[in-house]
Amino acid sequence: MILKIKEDLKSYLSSVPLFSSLKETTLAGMAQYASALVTPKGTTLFAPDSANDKFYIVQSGWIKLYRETLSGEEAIVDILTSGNFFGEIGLAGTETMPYGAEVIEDAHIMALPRFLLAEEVMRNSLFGLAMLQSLTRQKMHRDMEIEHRTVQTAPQRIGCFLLKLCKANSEGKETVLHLPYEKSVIASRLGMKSETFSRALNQLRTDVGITVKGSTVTIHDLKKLVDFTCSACSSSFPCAD
Amino acid sequence: MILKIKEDLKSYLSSVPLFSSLKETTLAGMAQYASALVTPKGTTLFAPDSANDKFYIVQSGWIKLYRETLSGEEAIVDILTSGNFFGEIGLAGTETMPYGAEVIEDAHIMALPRFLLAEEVMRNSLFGLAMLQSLTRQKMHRDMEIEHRTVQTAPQRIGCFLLKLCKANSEGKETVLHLPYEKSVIASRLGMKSETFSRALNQLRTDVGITVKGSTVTIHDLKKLVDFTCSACSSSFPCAD
DNA sequence: CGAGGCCTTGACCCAGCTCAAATAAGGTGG
DNA sequence: CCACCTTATTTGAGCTGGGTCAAGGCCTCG
Repeated sequence: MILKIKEDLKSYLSSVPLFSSLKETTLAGMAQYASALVTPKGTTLFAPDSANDKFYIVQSGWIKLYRETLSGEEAIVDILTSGNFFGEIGLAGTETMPYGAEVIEDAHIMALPRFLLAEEVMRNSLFGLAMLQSLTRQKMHRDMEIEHRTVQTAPQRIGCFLLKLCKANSEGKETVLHLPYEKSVIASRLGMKSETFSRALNQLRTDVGITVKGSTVTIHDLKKLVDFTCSACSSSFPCAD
Repeated sequence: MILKIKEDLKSYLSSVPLFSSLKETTLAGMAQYASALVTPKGTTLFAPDSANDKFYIVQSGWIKLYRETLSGEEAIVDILTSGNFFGEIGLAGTETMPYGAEVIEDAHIMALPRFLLAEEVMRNSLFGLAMLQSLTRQKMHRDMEIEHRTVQTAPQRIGCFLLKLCKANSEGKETVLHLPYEKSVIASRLGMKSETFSRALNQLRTDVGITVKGSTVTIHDLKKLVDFTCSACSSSFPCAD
Protein backbone atom coordinates (compact mmCIF):
# COMPACT_ATOMS: atom_id res chain seq x y z
CA MET A 1 0.00 0.00 0.00
CA ILE A 2 2.92 2.29 0.50
CA LEU A 3 4.71 3.62 -2.51
CA LYS A 4 7.86 5.60 -2.45
CA ILE A 5 8.40 8.21 -5.03
CA LYS A 6 11.52 10.27 -5.49
CA GLU A 7 10.91 13.83 -6.42
CA ASP A 8 11.91 17.08 -4.91
CA LEU A 9 11.79 16.12 -1.24
CA LYS A 10 14.03 18.93 -0.25
CA SER A 11 11.88 21.63 -1.71
CA TYR A 12 8.89 20.20 0.08
CA LEU A 13 10.74 20.08 3.38
CA SER A 14 11.75 23.68 3.02
CA SER A 15 8.12 24.68 2.69
CA VAL A 16 7.17 23.13 6.05
CA PRO A 17 6.77 25.94 8.58
CA LEU A 18 8.38 23.88 11.33
CA PHE A 19 11.54 23.73 9.24
CA SER A 20 11.69 27.37 8.30
CA SER A 21 14.83 27.91 10.36
CA LEU A 22 16.81 25.14 8.71
CA LYS A 23 19.71 25.90 6.43
CA GLU A 24 19.81 24.72 2.83
CA THR A 25 22.52 22.19 3.56
CA THR A 26 20.60 20.75 6.48
CA LEU A 27 17.51 20.36 4.38
CA ALA A 28 19.52 18.69 1.67
CA GLY A 29 20.95 16.30 4.25
CA MET A 30 17.51 15.47 5.55
CA ALA A 31 16.16 14.94 2.08
CA GLN A 32 18.75 12.19 1.66
CA TYR A 33 17.13 10.22 4.42
CA ALA A 34 13.56 11.23 3.83
CA SER A 35 10.98 9.19 2.04
CA ALA A 36 7.71 10.29 0.54
CA LEU A 37 4.76 7.98 1.05
CA VAL A 38 1.65 7.94 -1.03
CA THR A 39 -0.91 6.20 1.10
CA PRO A 40 -4.50 5.38 0.24
CA LYS A 41 -7.31 5.59 2.75
CA GLY A 42 -7.23 2.62 5.04
CA THR A 43 -3.47 2.26 5.27
CA THR A 44 -2.12 1.61 8.74
CA LEU A 45 1.16 3.46 9.11
CA PHE A 46 1.93 1.76 12.38
CA ALA A 47 -0.02 -0.04 15.05
CA PRO A 48 -0.40 1.17 18.62
CA ASP A 49 2.59 0.20 20.78
CA SER A 50 4.70 -0.78 17.84
CA ALA A 51 8.36 0.15 17.68
CA ASN A 52 9.05 3.07 15.41
CA ASP A 53 11.90 5.44 14.81
CA LYS A 54 10.34 7.82 12.35
CA PHE A 55 8.97 11.28 12.35
CA TYR A 56 6.13 12.01 9.95
CA ILE A 57 4.96 15.17 8.29
CA VAL A 58 1.59 15.23 6.58
CA GLN A 59 1.57 16.86 3.15
CA SER A 60 -2.03 16.21 2.30
CA GLY A 61 -4.91 13.95 3.26
CA TRP A 62 -5.96 13.00 6.78
CA ILE A 63 -4.34 10.77 9.37
CA LYS A 64 -5.95 9.45 12.49
CA LEU A 65 -3.94 8.84 15.66
CA TYR A 66 -5.68 6.49 18.02
CA ARG A 67 -5.24 4.32 21.09
CA GLU A 68 -7.12 1.15 21.73
CA THR A 69 -7.99 -0.90 24.77
CA LEU A 70 -7.67 -4.62 25.27
CA SER A 71 -11.37 -4.99 24.62
CA GLY A 72 -10.99 -3.32 21.24
CA GLU A 73 -12.47 0.05 22.10
CA GLU A 74 -10.82 2.87 20.29
CA ALA A 75 -10.17 6.45 21.38
CA ILE A 76 -9.10 8.89 18.74
CA VAL A 77 -6.34 11.06 20.05
CA ASP A 78 -6.02 13.42 17.14
CA ILE A 79 -6.66 13.78 13.44
CA LEU A 80 -3.99 15.47 11.39
CA THR A 81 -3.75 17.07 8.02
CA SER A 82 -1.48 19.13 5.81
CA GLY A 83 1.34 20.73 7.77
CA ASN A 84 0.85 18.67 10.92
CA PHE A 85 3.42 16.18 12.14
CA PHE A 86 3.55 13.21 14.46
CA GLY A 87 5.96 10.65 15.82
CA GLU A 88 7.92 13.23 17.77
CA ILE A 89 7.05 11.28 20.87
CA GLY A 90 10.19 9.24 20.49
CA LEU A 91 12.17 12.31 21.47
CA ALA A 92 11.17 11.58 25.04
CA GLY A 93 13.01 8.31 24.93
CA THR A 94 10.00 6.08 24.37
CA GLU A 95 10.87 3.44 21.84
CA THR A 96 7.31 2.45 21.05
CA MET A 97 4.53 4.71 19.87
CA PRO A 98 1.75 4.93 22.43
CA TYR A 99 -0.72 5.36 19.60
CA GLY A 100 -1.39 3.94 16.18
CA ALA A 101 -1.65 5.92 12.94
CA GLU A 102 -4.07 5.20 10.13
CA VAL A 103 -4.76 7.05 6.92
CA ILE A 104 -8.42 8.02 6.79
CA GLU A 105 -8.28 10.01 3.55
CA ASP A 106 -5.73 9.40 0.79
CA ALA A 107 -2.57 11.09 1.92
CA HIS A 108 0.91 12.16 1.01
CA ILE A 109 3.27 11.84 3.91
CA MET A 110 6.92 12.50 4.42
CA ALA A 111 8.88 10.29 6.80
CA LEU A 112 12.22 11.14 8.38
CA PRO A 113 14.36 9.05 10.69
CA ARG A 114 13.89 10.51 14.11
CA PHE A 115 17.56 10.80 14.94
CA LEU A 116 17.81 13.61 12.41
CA LEU A 117 15.44 15.64 14.50
CA ALA A 118 17.28 15.06 17.72
CA GLU A 119 20.52 16.03 16.02
CA GLU A 120 19.06 19.17 14.60
CA VAL A 121 17.56 20.18 17.92
CA MET A 122 21.02 19.94 19.43
CA ARG A 123 22.69 21.81 16.60
CA ASN A 124 20.16 24.52 15.93
CA SER A 125 18.46 26.03 18.92
CA LEU A 126 16.14 28.05 16.74
CA PHE A 127 14.73 24.79 15.50
CA GLY A 128 14.53 23.54 19.07
CA LEU A 129 12.51 26.58 19.97
CA ALA A 130 10.19 26.04 17.02
CA MET A 131 9.57 22.46 18.12
CA LEU A 132 9.00 23.65 21.63
CA GLN A 133 6.43 26.17 20.55
CA SER A 134 4.68 23.66 18.42
CA LEU A 135 4.47 21.11 21.21
CA THR A 136 3.37 23.70 23.70
CA ARG A 137 0.55 24.63 21.41
CA GLN A 138 -0.37 21.01 20.88
CA LYS A 139 -0.49 20.40 24.58
CA MET A 140 -2.79 23.36 24.94
CA HIS A 141 -5.10 21.87 22.33
CA ARG A 142 -5.27 18.71 24.35
CA ASP A 143 -6.29 20.78 27.34
CA MET A 144 -9.06 22.33 25.30
CA GLU A 145 -10.10 18.91 24.18
CA ILE A 146 -10.37 17.73 27.75
CA GLU A 147 -12.39 20.75 28.66
CA HIS A 148 -14.71 20.24 25.72
CA ARG A 149 -15.40 16.67 26.60
CA THR A 150 -16.18 17.64 30.16
CA VAL A 151 -18.41 20.64 29.70
CA GLN A 152 -19.93 20.45 26.26
CA THR A 153 -22.88 18.40 25.09
CA ALA A 154 -22.70 16.31 21.93
CA PRO A 155 -24.40 18.92 19.71
CA GLN A 156 -22.09 21.60 21.08
CA ARG A 157 -19.01 19.56 20.32
CA ILE A 158 -20.23 19.13 16.78
CA GLY A 159 -20.92 22.83 16.52
CA CYS A 160 -17.38 23.51 17.66
CA PHE A 161 -16.06 21.14 15.03
CA LEU A 162 -18.05 22.85 12.30
CA LEU A 163 -16.90 26.27 13.41
CA LYS A 164 -13.29 25.21 13.18
CA LEU A 165 -13.92 24.09 9.62
CA CYS A 166 -15.25 27.44 8.55
CA LYS A 167 -12.73 29.62 10.36
CA ALA A 168 -11.14 30.73 7.16
CA ASN A 169 -14.21 31.86 5.29
CA SER A 170 -16.23 33.14 8.18
CA GLU A 171 -17.64 36.04 6.21
CA GLY A 172 -20.97 36.04 4.47
CA LYS A 173 -24.29 35.11 5.92
CA GLU A 174 -24.29 31.61 4.50
CA THR A 175 -21.36 29.24 4.85
CA VAL A 176 -21.14 25.98 2.94
CA LEU A 177 -18.62 23.45 4.05
CA HIS A 178 -17.58 19.92 3.46
CA LEU A 179 -16.99 17.33 6.16
CA PRO A 180 -13.40 16.31 5.54
CA TYR A 181 -13.77 12.63 6.44
CA GLU A 182 -16.35 10.04 7.40
CA LYS A 183 -19.02 10.99 9.87
CA SER A 184 -18.30 7.97 12.01
CA VAL A 185 -14.72 9.15 12.36
CA ILE A 186 -15.80 12.65 13.28
CA ALA A 187 -18.09 11.14 15.88
CA SER A 188 -15.33 9.14 17.42
CA ARG A 189 -12.99 12.10 17.24
CA LEU A 190 -15.52 14.04 19.27
CA GLY A 191 -15.88 11.23 21.76
CA MET A 192 -19.33 10.00 20.85
CA LYS A 193 -20.93 7.10 18.99
CA SER A 194 -22.05 7.59 15.43
CA GLU A 195 -25.71 7.13 16.31
CA THR A 196 -25.36 10.00 18.73
CA PHE A 197 -23.56 12.04 16.11
CA SER A 198 -26.38 11.53 13.69
CA ARG A 199 -29.03 12.53 16.17
CA ALA A 200 -27.03 15.48 17.46
CA LEU A 201 -26.62 16.76 13.92
CA ASN A 202 -30.39 16.62 13.51
CA GLN A 203 -30.76 18.57 16.67
CA LEU A 204 -28.45 21.26 15.32
CA ARG A 205 -30.55 21.33 12.20
CA THR A 206 -33.76 22.09 14.00
CA ASP A 207 -32.27 24.27 16.76
CA VAL A 208 -29.74 26.50 15.02
CA GLY A 209 -30.68 26.11 11.41
CA ILE A 210 -28.07 24.22 9.48
CA THR A 211 -28.69 22.03 6.46
CA VAL A 212 -27.03 18.69 5.96
CA LYS A 213 -26.89 16.88 2.66
CA GLY A 214 -24.48 13.99 2.58
CA SER A 215 -21.17 15.42 3.67
CA THR A 216 -22.10 18.98 2.79
CA VAL A 217 -23.18 21.23 5.61
CA THR A 218 -24.63 24.67 5.16
CA ILE A 219 -24.64 27.09 8.04
CA HIS A 220 -27.39 29.63 7.56
CA ASP A 221 -26.78 31.72 10.62
CA LEU A 222 -23.26 31.70 11.91
CA LYS A 223 -24.03 33.79 14.94
CA LYS A 224 -26.75 31.47 16.08
CA LEU A 225 -24.40 28.53 15.84
CA VAL A 226 -21.70 30.38 17.74
CA ASP A 227 -24.11 31.34 20.50
CA PHE A 228 -25.30 27.81 20.83
CA THR A 229 -21.89 26.22 20.71
CA CYS A 230 -19.62 28.51 22.63
CA SER A 231 -21.90 29.13 25.58
CA ALA A 232 -20.37 26.13 27.31
CA CYS A 233 -16.74 26.88 26.59
CA SER A 234 -14.04 28.94 28.19
CA SER A 235 -13.07 30.68 24.98
CA SER A 236 -15.41 32.00 22.37
CA PHE A 237 -15.43 32.00 18.61
CA PRO A 238 -13.18 32.56 16.82
CA CYS A 239 -11.23 30.79 19.50
CA ALA A 240 -7.52 30.10 19.59
CA ASP A 241 -7.48 27.15 17.28
CA MET B 1 -1.21 35.58 50.92
CA ILE B 2 2.04 35.40 49.03
CA LEU B 3 5.24 35.78 50.95
CA LYS B 4 8.63 36.03 49.45
CA ILE B 5 11.53 34.56 51.33
CA LYS B 6 15.12 34.79 50.32
CA GLU B 7 17.10 31.66 50.97
CA ASP B 8 19.16 29.48 48.79
CA LEU B 9 17.16 29.70 45.59
CA LYS B 10 20.06 28.64 43.49
CA SER B 11 20.63 25.39 45.29
CA TYR B 12 16.98 24.58 44.91
CA LEU B 13 17.01 25.34 41.22
CA SER B 14 20.00 23.10 40.72
CA SER B 15 18.08 20.21 42.23
CA VAL B 16 15.26 20.48 39.69
CA PRO B 17 15.67 17.68 37.13
CA LEU B 18 14.62 19.92 34.26
CA PHE B 19 17.58 22.17 35.06
CA SER B 20 20.18 19.46 35.42
CA SER B 21 21.98 20.59 32.29
CA LEU B 22 22.41 24.18 33.42
CA LYS B 23 25.78 25.55 34.38
CA GLU B 24 26.49 26.99 37.80
CA THR B 25 26.72 30.49 36.46
CA THR B 26 23.40 30.17 34.64
CA LEU B 27 21.71 28.93 37.76
CA ALA B 28 23.19 31.79 39.72
CA GLY B 29 21.86 34.21 37.14
CA MET B 30 18.42 32.71 37.30
CA ALA B 31 18.41 32.79 41.07
CA GLN B 32 18.83 36.56 40.83
CA TYR B 33 15.47 36.84 39.14
CA ALA B 34 13.71 34.00 40.89
CA SER B 35 11.32 34.37 43.74
CA ALA B 36 10.15 31.76 46.18
CA LEU B 37 6.50 31.84 47.10
CA VAL B 38 4.98 30.29 50.18
CA THR B 39 1.34 29.92 49.36
CA PRO B 40 -1.42 28.59 51.58
CA LYS B 41 -4.23 26.46 50.27
CA GLY B 42 -6.79 28.58 48.49
CA THR B 43 -4.36 31.05 46.95
CA THR B 44 -5.04 31.92 43.35
CA LEU B 45 -1.72 32.32 41.55
CA PHE B 46 -3.39 33.71 38.48
CA ALA B 47 -6.83 33.68 36.96
CA PRO B 48 -7.71 32.04 33.67
CA ASP B 49 -6.91 34.29 30.71
CA SER B 50 -4.87 36.69 32.77
CA ALA B 51 -1.65 38.08 31.42
CA ASN B 52 1.39 36.46 32.90
CA ASP B 53 5.07 36.31 32.11
CA LYS B 54 6.25 33.80 34.65
CA PHE B 55 7.29 30.22 34.71
CA TYR B 56 6.55 28.28 37.87
CA ILE B 57 8.17 25.28 39.44
CA VAL B 58 6.41 23.48 42.25
CA GLN B 59 8.63 22.59 45.21
CA SER B 60 5.94 21.10 47.42
CA GLY B 61 2.19 21.11 47.87
CA TRP B 62 -0.40 20.81 45.12
CA ILE B 63 -1.51 23.19 42.42
CA LYS B 64 -4.59 22.93 40.29
CA LEU B 65 -4.68 24.20 36.72
CA TYR B 66 -8.17 24.78 35.47
CA ARG B 67 -10.27 26.36 32.77
CA GLU B 68 -13.73 27.70 33.28
CA THR B 69 -16.69 28.43 31.08
CA LEU B 70 -18.83 31.52 30.98
CA SER B 71 -21.48 29.73 32.98
CA GLY B 72 -18.98 29.06 35.76
CA GLU B 73 -18.37 25.41 35.07
CA GLU B 74 -14.84 24.33 35.76
CA ALA B 75 -12.70 21.72 34.07
CA ILE B 76 -9.50 20.74 35.80
CA VAL B 77 -6.73 20.47 33.29
CA ASP B 78 -4.03 19.14 35.56
CA ILE B 79 -2.91 18.94 39.15
CA LEU B 80 0.76 19.42 39.85
CA THR B 81 3.12 18.70 42.67
CA SER B 82 6.78 18.67 43.60
CA GLY B 83 9.04 18.78 40.55
CA ASN B 84 6.32 19.74 38.09
CA PHE B 85 6.25 23.07 36.34
CA PHE B 86 3.75 25.24 34.52
CA GLY B 87 3.47 28.53 32.70
CA GLU B 88 5.70 27.38 29.85
CA ILE B 89 2.78 28.04 27.58
CA GLY B 90 3.99 31.56 27.01
CA LEU B 91 6.85 30.15 25.00
CA ALA B 92 4.41 29.69 22.17
CA GLY B 93 3.83 33.40 22.03
CA THR B 94 0.56 33.49 23.93
CA GLU B 95 0.56 36.42 26.26
CA THR B 96 -2.29 35.22 28.43
CA MET B 97 -2.54 31.93 30.25
CA PRO B 98 -5.36 29.81 28.90
CA TYR B 99 -5.86 28.37 32.35
CA GLY B 100 -5.89 29.55 35.93
CA ALA B 101 -3.73 28.22 38.75
CA GLU B 102 -4.86 27.73 42.31
CA VAL B 103 -3.09 26.26 45.31
CA ILE B 104 -5.11 23.34 46.66
CA GLU B 105 -2.65 22.24 49.34
CA ASP B 106 -0.15 24.58 51.02
CA ALA B 107 2.70 24.93 48.60
CA HIS B 108 6.17 26.25 48.02
CA ILE B 109 6.64 27.52 44.53
CA MET B 110 9.46 29.06 42.61
CA ALA B 111 8.70 31.67 39.96
CA LEU B 112 11.02 32.75 37.18
CA PRO B 113 10.49 35.39 34.53
CA ARG B 114 9.75 33.51 31.36
CA PHE B 115 12.27 35.34 29.20
CA LEU B 116 15.02 33.53 31.10
CA LEU B 117 13.73 30.25 29.78
CA ALA B 118 13.53 31.40 26.21
CA GLU B 119 17.06 32.74 26.48
CA GLU B 120 18.36 29.54 27.91
CA VAL B 121 16.67 27.44 25.27
CA MET B 122 18.48 29.47 22.64
CA ARG B 123 21.81 29.31 24.42
CA ASN B 124 21.82 25.74 25.61
CA SER B 125 20.39 23.16 23.31
CA LEU B 126 20.70 20.45 25.92
CA PHE B 127 18.22 22.40 27.98
CA GLY B 128 16.02 22.82 24.93
CA LEU B 129 16.01 19.10 24.46
CA ALA B 130 15.11 18.55 28.10
CA MET B 131 12.16 20.91 27.76
CA LEU B 132 11.15 19.18 24.58
CA GLN B 133 11.16 15.79 26.20
CA SER B 134 9.23 17.04 29.13
CA LEU B 135 6.56 18.61 26.96
CA THR B 136 6.36 15.56 24.75
CA ARG B 137 5.71 13.45 27.78
CA GLN B 138 3.13 15.89 29.07
CA LYS B 139 1.33 15.85 25.78
CA MET B 140 1.27 12.08 25.94
CA HIS B 141 -0.29 12.25 29.37
CA ARG B 142 -3.02 14.41 27.99
CA ASP B 143 -3.64 11.78 25.35
CA MET B 144 -3.96 9.16 28.05
CA GLU B 145 -6.32 11.43 29.91
CA ILE B 146 -8.53 11.78 26.86
CA GLU B 147 -8.55 8.05 26.39
CA HIS B 148 -9.42 7.47 30.02
CA ARG B 149 -12.34 9.81 29.93
CA THR B 150 -13.66 8.12 26.80
CA VAL B 151 -13.32 4.47 27.67
CA GLN B 152 -13.22 4.14 31.44
CA THR B 153 -16.14 4.20 33.86
CA ALA B 154 -16.08 6.37 36.95
CA PRO B 155 -14.93 3.57 39.30
CA GLN B 156 -12.21 2.63 36.86
CA ARG B 157 -10.90 6.16 36.67
CA ILE B 158 -10.73 6.25 40.43
CA GLY B 159 -8.94 2.92 40.47
CA CYS B 160 -6.44 4.32 38.02
CA PHE B 161 -5.90 7.33 40.24
CA LEU B 162 -5.31 5.14 43.28
CA LEU B 163 -2.88 2.95 41.40
CA LYS B 164 -0.82 5.96 40.42
CA LEU B 165 -0.64 6.94 44.06
CA CYS B 166 0.78 3.61 45.13
CA LYS B 167 3.19 3.15 42.25
CA ALA B 168 6.17 3.61 44.49
CA ASN B 169 5.30 1.17 47.22
CA SER B 170 3.54 -1.42 45.14
CA GLU B 171 5.00 -4.31 47.12
CA GLY B 172 3.27 -6.06 49.95
CA LYS B 173 -0.19 -7.48 49.98
CA GLU B 174 -1.75 -4.50 51.71
CA THR B 175 -1.15 -0.94 50.59
CA VAL B 176 -2.21 2.03 52.67
CA LEU B 177 -2.32 5.39 51.04
CA HIS B 178 -3.44 8.90 51.62
CA LEU B 179 -5.55 10.95 49.25
CA PRO B 180 -3.35 13.96 48.61
CA TYR B 181 -6.12 16.55 48.38
CA GLU B 182 -9.85 16.97 48.76
CA LYS B 183 -12.12 14.33 47.34
CA SER B 184 -14.18 16.88 45.50
CA VAL B 185 -11.03 18.02 43.71
CA ILE B 186 -10.08 14.48 42.80
CA ALA B 187 -13.57 13.99 41.46
CA SER B 188 -13.34 17.03 39.28
CA ARG B 189 -9.86 16.06 38.18
CA LEU B 190 -11.28 12.75 37.02
CA GLY B 191 -14.11 14.47 35.22
CA MET B 192 -17.00 13.52 37.49
CA LYS B 193 -19.16 15.15 40.14
CA SER B 194 -18.34 14.56 43.80
CA GLU B 195 -21.56 12.65 44.37
CA THR B 196 -20.52 10.26 41.66
CA PHE B 197 -17.07 10.02 43.15
CA SER B 198 -18.47 9.10 46.50
CA ARG B 199 -20.70 6.41 45.10
CA ALA B 200 -18.03 5.05 42.81
CA LEU B 201 -15.65 4.74 45.74
CA ASN B 202 -18.28 2.69 47.55
CA GLN B 203 -18.56 0.49 44.56
CA LEU B 204 -14.83 -0.11 44.56
CA ARG B 205 -15.12 -0.99 48.24
CA THR B 206 -17.64 -3.71 47.67
CA ASP B 207 -16.32 -4.93 44.32
CA VAL B 208 -12.55 -4.99 44.67
CA GLY B 209 -12.12 -4.77 48.41
CA ILE B 210 -10.65 -1.48 49.44
CA THR B 211 -11.26 0.31 52.73
CA VAL B 212 -11.85 4.02 52.99
CA LYS B 213 -11.59 5.98 56.22
CA GLY B 214 -11.54 9.72 55.75
CA SER B 215 -8.73 10.36 53.33
CA THR B 216 -6.97 7.09 54.04
CA VAL B 217 -7.48 4.29 51.57
CA THR B 218 -6.33 0.74 52.09
CA ILE B 219 -5.97 -1.56 49.14
CA HIS B 220 -6.26 -5.15 50.29
CA ASP B 221 -5.72 -6.85 46.99
CA LEU B 222 -3.68 -4.93 44.48
CA LYS B 223 -4.10 -7.44 41.71
CA LYS B 224 -7.84 -7.35 41.97
CA LEU B 225 -7.82 -3.58 41.68
CA VAL B 226 -5.50 -3.72 38.69
CA ASP B 227 -7.67 -6.27 36.93
CA PHE B 228 -10.74 -4.19 37.50
CA THR B 229 -9.18 -0.89 36.55
CA CYS B 230 -6.92 -1.62 33.65
CA SER B 231 -9.27 -3.84 31.70
CA ALA B 232 -10.59 -0.78 29.89
CA CYS B 233 -7.28 0.86 29.15
CA SER B 234 -4.72 0.58 26.41
CA SER B 235 -1.81 0.21 28.78
CA SER B 236 -1.75 -1.89 31.89
CA PHE B 237 -0.36 -1.41 35.39
CA PRO B 238 2.24 -0.30 36.09
CA CYS B 239 1.60 1.92 33.13
CA ALA B 240 3.85 4.63 31.80
CA ASP B 241 2.94 7.33 34.24
C1' DC C 1 -27.87 -5.24 -10.55
C1' DG C 2 -26.15 -6.97 -6.12
C1' DA C 3 -23.00 -6.76 -1.99
C1' DG C 4 -20.99 -4.35 1.46
C1' DG C 5 -20.18 -0.01 3.78
C1' DC C 6 -22.01 3.92 5.80
C1' DC C 7 -25.58 6.41 7.91
C1' DT C 8 -30.06 7.03 10.10
C1' DT C 9 -33.94 5.74 13.09
C1' DG C 10 -36.56 3.50 16.62
C1' DA C 11 -36.93 1.37 21.16
C1' DC C 12 -34.98 0.77 25.33
C1' DC C 13 -31.37 1.03 29.00
C1' DC C 14 -28.12 2.80 32.29
C1' DA C 15 -24.13 5.53 34.12
C1' DG C 16 -23.73 9.61 35.82
C1' DC C 17 -26.06 14.13 36.76
C1' DT C 18 -29.28 17.09 39.52
C1' DC C 19 -31.68 18.45 43.53
C1' DA C 20 -32.30 18.07 48.30
C1' DA C 21 -31.23 16.72 52.80
C1' DA C 22 -28.63 14.45 56.35
C1' DT C 23 -23.89 13.74 58.28
C1' DA C 24 -19.16 14.27 59.09
C1' DA C 25 -14.97 17.01 59.55
C1' DG C 26 -12.35 21.05 60.23
C1' DG C 27 -11.44 25.52 62.13
C1' DT C 28 -12.30 29.40 65.31
C1' DG C 29 -13.09 32.09 69.34
C1' DG C 30 -13.87 31.87 74.11
C1' DC D 1 -11.07 21.74 75.55
C1' DC D 2 -15.76 22.88 74.07
C1' DA D 3 -19.60 24.94 71.44
C1' DC D 4 -20.47 26.72 67.09
C1' DC D 5 -20.13 27.67 62.36
C1' DT D 6 -18.57 26.49 57.79
C1' DT D 7 -17.30 23.48 54.39
C1' DA D 8 -16.80 18.74 52.70
C1' DT D 9 -18.86 14.27 52.00
C1' DT D 10 -22.42 10.97 51.78
C1' DT D 11 -27.06 9.33 50.64
C1' DG D 12 -31.58 9.15 48.61
C1' DA D 13 -34.73 9.84 44.67
C1' DG D 14 -35.57 10.77 40.26
C1' DC D 15 -34.07 12.37 35.50
C1' DT D 16 -31.67 12.31 31.14
C1' DG D 17 -27.93 12.40 27.70
C1' DG D 18 -25.88 9.34 25.39
C1' DG D 19 -25.03 4.34 24.78
C1' DT D 20 -26.78 -0.33 23.00
C1' DC D 21 -29.12 -3.33 19.91
C1' DA D 22 -31.47 -4.07 15.87
C1' DA D 23 -33.67 -2.85 11.56
C1' DG D 24 -33.88 -0.34 7.40
C1' DG D 25 -32.29 3.13 3.90
C1' DC D 26 -28.81 4.86 0.82
C1' DC D 27 -24.80 5.19 -1.87
C1' DT D 28 -20.67 3.25 -4.13
C1' DC D 29 -18.28 0.15 -6.68
C1' DG D 30 -17.47 -4.13 -8.95
